[in-house]
Amino acid sequence: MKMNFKIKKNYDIKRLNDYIATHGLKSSKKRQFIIGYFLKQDSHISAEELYNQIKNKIPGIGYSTVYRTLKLLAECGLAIPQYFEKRLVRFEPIHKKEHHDHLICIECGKIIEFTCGEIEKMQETIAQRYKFHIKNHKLEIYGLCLNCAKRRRE
Amino acid sequence: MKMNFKIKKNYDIKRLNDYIATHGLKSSKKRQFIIGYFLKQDSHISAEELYNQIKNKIPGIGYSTVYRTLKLLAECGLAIPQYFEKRLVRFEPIHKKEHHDHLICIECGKIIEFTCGEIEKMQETIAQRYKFHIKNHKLEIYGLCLNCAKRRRE
DNA sequence: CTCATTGCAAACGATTTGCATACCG
DNA sequence: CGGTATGCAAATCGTTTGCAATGAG
Repeated sequence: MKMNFKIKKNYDIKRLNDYIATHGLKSSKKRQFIIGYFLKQDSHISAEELYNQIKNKIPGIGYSTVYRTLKLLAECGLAIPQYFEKRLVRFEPIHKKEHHDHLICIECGKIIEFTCGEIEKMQETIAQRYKFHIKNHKLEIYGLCLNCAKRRRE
Repeated sequence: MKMNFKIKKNYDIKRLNDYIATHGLKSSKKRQFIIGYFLKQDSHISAEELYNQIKNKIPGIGYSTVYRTLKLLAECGLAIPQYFEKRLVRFEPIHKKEHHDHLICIECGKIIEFTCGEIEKMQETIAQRYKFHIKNHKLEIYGLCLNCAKRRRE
């Protein structure tokens, strides 16, 4: 098993080690590899996808280890579980620099990414009103893109 | 079985009947009762909650009927399935006048509804920038509610 | 040596589905 | 009647868990 990866963010590794230390856990090569792989990810990933992507890199790895590792990451705050779809949990690494949202065309499926500082600010305002501590958000705008709107008018 | 309910919204009943007519379906008292009960609801409800609330009102009703009815409502657009929690689907009746978004606690699962005209306006601005025609949107803010944030600090 | 981690198979639990029966038009 | 709706039990399927074996400190 190759171990030539590295967890780049000191923040990440510190947080993980703190958690391991304060909870009487031990470290393991398999787990470290999974975590390193997961944190390199720049989008949501499901346990199954993660498992499939690493199973040939870690001989004999089992599903349960992947699940348990993701659970650990969620507990120490390095991954955020997202419930987009029915019965499937996706995990998002929290270290991503820039958040973006989506315009989704209900006709052709095209997805346009955008960012909007104003909206993020408004969200903070709302969160304060409810004494809510934001970790993450998801804004999806559904509708028709230019082409599809045009096509419908014809 | 008492049948003293009434589906209040013409819109709702028309939409449902249209769907039934155009899909070669039939009507049934049990289904109508469930739908009437569901549409009176003013918040998300899960299949299990719905089942528990009506099982003593409709003798011998089964889970599958509740599930199938909710599926039907989702198909004809009278209910929107929401995936807030792990592995549990909640259905929201769409007849509510005002659109609202959600603050969702990732610790205890509490859901706070809010509305924000500012954000809706900003969305329009963004849509215009991309020549996008909005039909609908979903904004979910994930994080910690007051209690859970407090508990974590302890 | 002691306890945490892991792989496997079995268990879970919300949802779906196959099938025989009840119901609607 | 012909076909849909229903209840029940069994099947699904992502996820969790019990247990014996392995690994870390």
